[in-house]
Amino acid sequence: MARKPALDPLLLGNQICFAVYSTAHAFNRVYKPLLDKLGLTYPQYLVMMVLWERDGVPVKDIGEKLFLDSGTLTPLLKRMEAANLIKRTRSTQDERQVLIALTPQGHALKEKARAVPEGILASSTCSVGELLAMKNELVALRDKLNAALGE
Amino acid sequence: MARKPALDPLLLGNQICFAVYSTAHAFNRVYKPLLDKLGLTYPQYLVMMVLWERDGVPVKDIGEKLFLDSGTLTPLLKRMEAANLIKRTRSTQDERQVLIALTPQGHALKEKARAVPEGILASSTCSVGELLAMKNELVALRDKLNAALGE
DNA sequence: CGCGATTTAATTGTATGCAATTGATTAGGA
DNA sequence: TCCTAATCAATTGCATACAATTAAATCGCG
Repeated sequence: MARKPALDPLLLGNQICFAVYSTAHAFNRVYKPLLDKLGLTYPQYLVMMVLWERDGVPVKDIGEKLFLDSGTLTPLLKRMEAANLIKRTRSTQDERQVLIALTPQGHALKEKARAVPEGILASSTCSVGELLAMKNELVALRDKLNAALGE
Repeated sequence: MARKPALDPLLLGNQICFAVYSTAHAFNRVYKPLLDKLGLTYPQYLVMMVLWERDGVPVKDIGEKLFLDSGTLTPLLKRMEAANLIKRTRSTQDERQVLIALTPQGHALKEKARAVPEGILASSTCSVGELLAMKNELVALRDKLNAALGE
């Protein structure tokens, strides 16, 4: 007897990974008009959040927080430098490192960015509590997946 | 008095979108070694799942199921055709459409792919029930986000 | 029937992402 | 100290993604 179709693990609709993948894209589309007003892409917005929290950090630290490597970050940061949002300076303590610091414009952008999370919350039609619960579940799953990679 | 830091909506760790984004990347890394054995990338694997479920569909249908447009799909499908997994044929009924059909190799790949979901499940260290619950929550969120875009 | 609006893929340009390699710098052990 | 290993950013090559435009085909209204 055949497996129940609803449980077929090769059906698109049954895969959590596709649910995550397609939700990420949906978020991207919702963020787009909000971030366009700030002149940022979503990954650039992530970098700005790291820097608003702690300024003057090496590329590696940003990469660890965002799970991105230098192959992605180097060109992205160069574009942000060209947009006058950040400044890239090779560290004098350790010349292997490049430190990323906000410009005054980059720092000032935080005020305009405060409207972004509100817009996202409104589009989600969810309560803060629901979103927080899902966020915690996702982070737990992500950490388990990343742990499985290190074995 | 300042807002409690733990509730600051501009902190990376408080954002569900970053949780989704970073979980999607974690999934990608876990899928990579499994899909390498099949000679597929993750988006190509998604296309194969659509075709294993229903063969001979136009590009537009694939795009609607995967939330991808022709700008992404056209070159991706050309690479899959070059790899002898699919065949692209302009429809005789409606010459605007290009129909995507599996080759025998593409059809046969489904058997090798059955091992993939098991590997993912193992890496997640979660029960099927937990994953199913999260999947349903994510799909509901995704659909709400997409609905908000159409307004 | 005729013709403008719509639909469908393809194309162009920009921005991620990641694997693999490179080059410069620093760390650490014999 | 010297020399090898490790670290860090940059680079190269390939594969998504998406906005905007284009071109061909079809639809649908008058």
